[in-house]
Amino acid sequence: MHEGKYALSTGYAAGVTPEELSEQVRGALSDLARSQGLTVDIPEVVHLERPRNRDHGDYATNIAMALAKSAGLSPRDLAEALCAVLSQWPGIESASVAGPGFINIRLDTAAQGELARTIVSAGEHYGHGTLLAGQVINVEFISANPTGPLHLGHTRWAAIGDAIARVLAAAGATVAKEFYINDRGVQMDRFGASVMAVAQGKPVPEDGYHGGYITDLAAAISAQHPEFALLDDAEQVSAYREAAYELQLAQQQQVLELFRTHFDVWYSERSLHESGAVPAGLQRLREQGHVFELDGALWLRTTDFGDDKDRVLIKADGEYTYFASDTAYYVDKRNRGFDRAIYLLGADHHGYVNRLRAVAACAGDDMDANVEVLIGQLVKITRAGEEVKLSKRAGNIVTLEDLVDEVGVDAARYSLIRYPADSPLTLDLEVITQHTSDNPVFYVQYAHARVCSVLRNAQDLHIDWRSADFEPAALSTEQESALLGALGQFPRIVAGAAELREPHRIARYLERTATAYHRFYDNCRVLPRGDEPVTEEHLARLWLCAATRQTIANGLQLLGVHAPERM
RNA sequence: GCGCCCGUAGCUCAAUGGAUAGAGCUACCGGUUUCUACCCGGUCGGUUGGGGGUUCGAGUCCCUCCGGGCGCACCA
Repeated sequence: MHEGKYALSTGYAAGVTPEELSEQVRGALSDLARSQGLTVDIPEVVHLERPRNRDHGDYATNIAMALAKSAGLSPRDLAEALCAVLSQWPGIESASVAGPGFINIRLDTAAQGELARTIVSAGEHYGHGTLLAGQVINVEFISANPTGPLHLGHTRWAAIGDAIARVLAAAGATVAKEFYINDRGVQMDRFGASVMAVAQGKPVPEDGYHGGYITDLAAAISAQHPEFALLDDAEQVSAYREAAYELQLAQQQQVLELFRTHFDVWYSERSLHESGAVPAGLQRLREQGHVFELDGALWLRTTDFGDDKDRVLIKADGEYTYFASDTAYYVDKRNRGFDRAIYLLGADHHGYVNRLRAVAACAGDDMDANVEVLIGQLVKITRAGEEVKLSKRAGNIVTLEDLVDEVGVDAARYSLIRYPADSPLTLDLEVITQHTSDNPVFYVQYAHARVCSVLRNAQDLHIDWRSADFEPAALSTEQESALLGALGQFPRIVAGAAELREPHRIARYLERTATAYHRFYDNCRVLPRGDEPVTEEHLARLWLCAATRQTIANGLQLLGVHAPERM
């Protein structure tokens, strides 16, 4: 770890990050086990938390209660023994037992302050880790039909999916973001027929697409391809369908880039069939022995692995089902080298979870390790309490573009990421366009801009804090300690968000950190006033500001939200 | 009928089995001759839908009931 290196090679005060502290508790446990002959299962990571009540110290752990039974000691006795060892460590001011066996740890000021230097030198890598190192993960999301604009549900996944991918990468995984283009089947034909009908001045078929964007597509295609009108009807449907497909897909791609959600792979369902991946996938399933024939159709026995019913791969009429594409697509992802395929689906597709897991198992994989399905609940938009349902472009849905037009990319992304995906969400447009503290995205961005302003002013005063001495013990106030504590949590938060696939934890963390900074700012003067000399306290606070700026910037980066230097 | 998700303050929502369940908004009270007041402090607000259980400890895990959303194709 960086801090350790500093402590040894430069003679700076030993720094204590939560990760180091966790290691120290582990070390104390094995010391105890050895010296007292205890048989305890020492966990790989000792859970440390920041107590809500600061009277309980800087950090607390419940490890003694968790291990007491296996150690054959009472929780308090085990805790006492651990505290005796921990109190000897450099950087720890005190360790004490509380309540049923909590261990409360207080760091000494200098050890805590070292963190500012650690963060500044880690720079944009601060918070990144190796929890998922070596894993190759495919994250598939949105995967809409190219038959219209992306709607609100897609938009939620665009924001969350992208953030999940960024967070997984920060935790050390190799990640590809993938969009599966549903460009095959009757929806495409209905789409083509709808555009053609409008181009010909006829009414859109009952089962067709009715949004205003169909009119725009028809007009664009008619202008570009006047020769389509000369084709016979069957050829014309196909010509309109293909031209509209191309335009609509391009529109989705452009809007997503604008939304800062970049896909590494756009995978066409058609290409799956054209490449022979479907029969290849089928072959794989046959080899595993879960394919059977019944009533003239070919089935996959997904009920072997927890699905409600078996699924048809090839219909009695000889056509592949959509499900056949799904299975082939899964096999193809694995063949492309992904250890894990993560699917992000809307709540209306939760019935697919068991099916997809069963597909993995039928292909001979581990359905717990190789496939993962996350379900996102629906989003509702209100304006002053009234639900908004109408889109400017698409009729009775709200599109990604509509939302971005209303609130901007930063507020849209942040507001969608801020809540866990599995809870239904209602966003009020009036709230997320306000530039006040009831709108957390601006609250966090403002904290960043505020830090930047202080650092700019320091530069104007020719205070070169970077090359001056840094005295970590000068960060001694309650607010400085609280801010350092918050900054130290960041790597943990990133790792947890990655492990749980919950980027909202990053957003919530940033809000807490912003609050800690604002409190610090209100109580601790950073820069010298007037003719005051520059003290080590000023310099230390500048280091703390720089560390705060870096942490907030790194966090916002994981959410795909800008960190403005001025507001 | 079967299955999945949800139910936490008036509203929108947090809380990885831990200590007194937290934020923001709303209402009210206060703070800046000083680095960005888009900020900070305070007051009011709860039987975590109900009832059982598991254990040192449950908003969190299990069972059950109530309420809401969604899904149960040889459609895509």
